[in-house]
Amino acid sequence: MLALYNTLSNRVEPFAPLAEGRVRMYTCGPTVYDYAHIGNYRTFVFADILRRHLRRSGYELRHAMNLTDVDDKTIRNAKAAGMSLTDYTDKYIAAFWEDMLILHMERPEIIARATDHIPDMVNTIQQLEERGFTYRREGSVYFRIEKFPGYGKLSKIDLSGMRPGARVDQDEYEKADVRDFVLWKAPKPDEPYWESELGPGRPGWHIECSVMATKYLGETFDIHAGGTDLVFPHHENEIAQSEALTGKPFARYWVHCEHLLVDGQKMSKSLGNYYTLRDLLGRGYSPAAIRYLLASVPHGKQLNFTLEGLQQAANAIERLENFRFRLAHSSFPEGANPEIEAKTAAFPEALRKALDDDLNTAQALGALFELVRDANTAIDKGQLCQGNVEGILRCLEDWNGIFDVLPPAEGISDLKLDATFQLSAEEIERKIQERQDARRGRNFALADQIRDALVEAGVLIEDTRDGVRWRRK
RNA sequence: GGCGCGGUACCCAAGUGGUAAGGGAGAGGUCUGCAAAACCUUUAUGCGGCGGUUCGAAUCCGCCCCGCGCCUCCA
Repeated sequence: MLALYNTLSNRVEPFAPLAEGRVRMYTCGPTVYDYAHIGNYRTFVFADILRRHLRRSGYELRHAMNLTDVDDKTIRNAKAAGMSLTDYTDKYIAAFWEDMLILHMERPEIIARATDHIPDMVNTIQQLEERGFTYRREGSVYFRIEKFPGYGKLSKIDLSGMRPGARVDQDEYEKADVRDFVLWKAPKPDEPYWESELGPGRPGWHIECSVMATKYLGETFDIHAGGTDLVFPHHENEIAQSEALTGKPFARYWVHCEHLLVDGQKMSKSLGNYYTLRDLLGRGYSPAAIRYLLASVPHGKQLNFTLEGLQQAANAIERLENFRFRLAHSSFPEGANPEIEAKTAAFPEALRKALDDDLNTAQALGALFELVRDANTAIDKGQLCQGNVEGILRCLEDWNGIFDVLPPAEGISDLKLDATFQLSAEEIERKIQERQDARRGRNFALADQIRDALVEAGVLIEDTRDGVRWRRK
């Protein structure tokens, strides 16, 4: 049974959805003011693995994710770029989905764009007003924290020391109490705004998640996920708004992903340790290696991102690819090795157990590599049989259904190549045959020359006991 | 200061009372005309430090040291 660390209780709890067999999950998506960075993608990979594991466990999943396309930064950057807010955010939404595709992220069932839900938000704010949870100042509407007794239950933060009236945010200095937060922001000159029953303005950040989560998932839903920095104030405020209105628990399990650090420090542009996905691809690292590294450290622990770690991830994937290649392209004796059969049969359970334990991806990796080593050892001893191959391949696919870092089993190598340099499989086979003839004639100079030429063309030659095999690098 | 995460080999990392998974790197080996690749083996009497509990502790308790995050821009 799945167990998740719940920020509400600060404990690992057994997970059971509200409705049997169905999970409703909300994750905080990006604010589309720029390209997302790899820290963002760590959190999204975590959510992706969670959703895959839920589905693999047999749950029917309804997963909603928001796109924040109106806030101070999107407005500021759009203005600086001389674009309309919509054109500007469209651009970064498109970039976001490109990145998500590159990183093999599954698309949530529901994508909710904030600016498509303005009337819903206005409506919710009006209801909060009617029930006395808000007040107005200078055209803005604020949520009054002291009206919600449960405030702080998620972050366990004690705000009693904060003084009412302190100036905190230039935009919000009219608040009655610094702990209050804005629901509806009055427009400043040159800012986009919406006409509404609340007057002209735009929504605050927190209200969008409350409104869209409730709209698509119900007043109470199962899982709310996001980065650890959102615990306070974002998620705390979501709870306040939502539960003030409904009187019911908002999300039942709050799961948060710890931050990614770069070289032991928080990423920042001024430190020069700030990476987008594009930066890393530009340096020649593969999307699979990036996804593997982001997935390999369990989400409860900070991940120290280094380029060395990325290289280690790439090497680990290569080991798996080699293993699969070896299975697919060697010949084995008939029959089946019962020991390997037993290990193969036990694997899905080992994988499930690791992931059930608060998504322990490191353990899931360990389980796979143990199987790989056992199988390789059996192959070396000539003890792995044809009857074992399919089962092992199925384990790899099973594992890859979560991690998704291995290319499709066949025909992939053709995809990762520059068409201009690409030799066809037939040409390669012919060259290899020429080299084999040369070797048989002990003309090693010619054989090596052919081999070097192939390497130059990105084709790797391996002389094995079972003959020559090749693959593209 | 409050809340939270963590300190396990050269690097990453699992392990919540029974004698240290796994990956990367290094070293040795198998194979080979030579390479390369691949594969195998190997690498922590030790788990930040000091005490304590226990037959037994990386795991439990106490004290201490160190790193990081959040505390109203933040994944």
